[in-house]
Amino acid sequence: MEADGDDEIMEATYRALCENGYASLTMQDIADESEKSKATLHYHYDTKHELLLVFLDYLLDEFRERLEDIEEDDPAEELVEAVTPRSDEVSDGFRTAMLEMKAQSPYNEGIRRKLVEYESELEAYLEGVVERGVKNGVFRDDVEASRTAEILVALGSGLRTRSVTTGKEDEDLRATVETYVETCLIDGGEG
Amino acid sequence: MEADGDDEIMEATYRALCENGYASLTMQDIADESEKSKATLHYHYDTKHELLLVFLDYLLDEFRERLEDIEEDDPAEELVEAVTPRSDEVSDGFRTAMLEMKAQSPYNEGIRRKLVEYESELEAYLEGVVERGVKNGVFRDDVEASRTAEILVALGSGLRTRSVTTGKEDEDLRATVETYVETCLIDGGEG
DNA sequence: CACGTTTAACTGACCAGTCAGTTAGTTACG
DNA sequence: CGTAACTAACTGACTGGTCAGTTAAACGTG
Repeated sequence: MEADGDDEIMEATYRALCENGYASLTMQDIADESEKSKATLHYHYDTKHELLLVFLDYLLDEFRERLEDIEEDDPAEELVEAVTPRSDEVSDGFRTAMLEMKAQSPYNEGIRRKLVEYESELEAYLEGVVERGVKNGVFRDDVEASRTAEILVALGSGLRTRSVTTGKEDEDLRATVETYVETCLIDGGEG
Repeated sequence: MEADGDDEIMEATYRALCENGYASLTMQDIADESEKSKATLHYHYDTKHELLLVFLDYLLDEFRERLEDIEEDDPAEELVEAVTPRSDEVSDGFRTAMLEMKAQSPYNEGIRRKLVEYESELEAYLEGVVERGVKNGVFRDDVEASRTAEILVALGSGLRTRSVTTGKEDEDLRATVETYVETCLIDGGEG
């Protein structure tokens, strides 16, 4: 929200979330990761809740940048890339923390709104890629873009959730998404 | 585990989870939903953690019964039924609580194991149904059962997660799963 | 049957630890 | 000086777990 001074707190929050997860995240954890004391965090942000909302905005910005950085080349690859970010970009711990926040949505309207925003942007982006793929003739022309985007978002979310409990590798997730794209979207691609 | 006396605690735990969610679930919440005191809960179960593990076993049993009760008729319907339970069977609050527990898996080995058990049973069941569908000629014969089962589990999980944050209706979830089944699995079904 | 004895189930009161948030005061600096 | 940034120390609320003690039913025995 404000200048780069606060970025230090945001980055500390990120690290603390990766290490401790959301549920057991304390203001002290964040303070320990930063150069500031717990009281100072409260000086900048009235409540823990407020700090986390600002943090989510900070994330949303990074997320948008990531989407913009995906090169528009092969629509199929583009979908896979957007749906399953590589773990060298997003750590396992952070993925878990995001899942924890999703689970907290029903109890926390502020968090819920940010996450919905995040997902609908992703869905809109995917929908655009699918439409382009259909026009290009890469995808079948009976593929419905909006429904497909919805499936992809859900599939990605489900696979990531799954990897949290099962500890599956990134590559497995990608392979599954690729299977879906190849067998269900790509024109004449099922043998 | 034991006789019906303990079932009262299990049911109270279920209700408390529905109302409070997992993260903010206290022993007092469970006690309030039951006819017993907090101390009595500790009399029966040494720790909160132990109580919850027993509770997950109790759930796993119910889950198995639900799978067994699905009638073997149309494989397509069977898949949809298994992947997206109706909300008159499983409350929204409970769905949220389950998601919270999934998110806690990395911090809680006991919970993780039970949830993995749950998902692999579902996946095995779906794989069987898909195989049957392929044999019957209802599904395309190039459909790979294991990969498809994996996609269905992830899709279902992702959609349910999504419904937690977006508050989408059950029917929407089912419709999306149906779309997937019809356009990607059913023989000659994509127009 | 009447009686002590044992035991499972249960409870109110309490404790130790944790955590968000507050306060009163210090430091840096324009 | 005055203001912004910062902090150590503290507080109040809450929570998992403990414990001494109660209740009531079952049991043995003379």
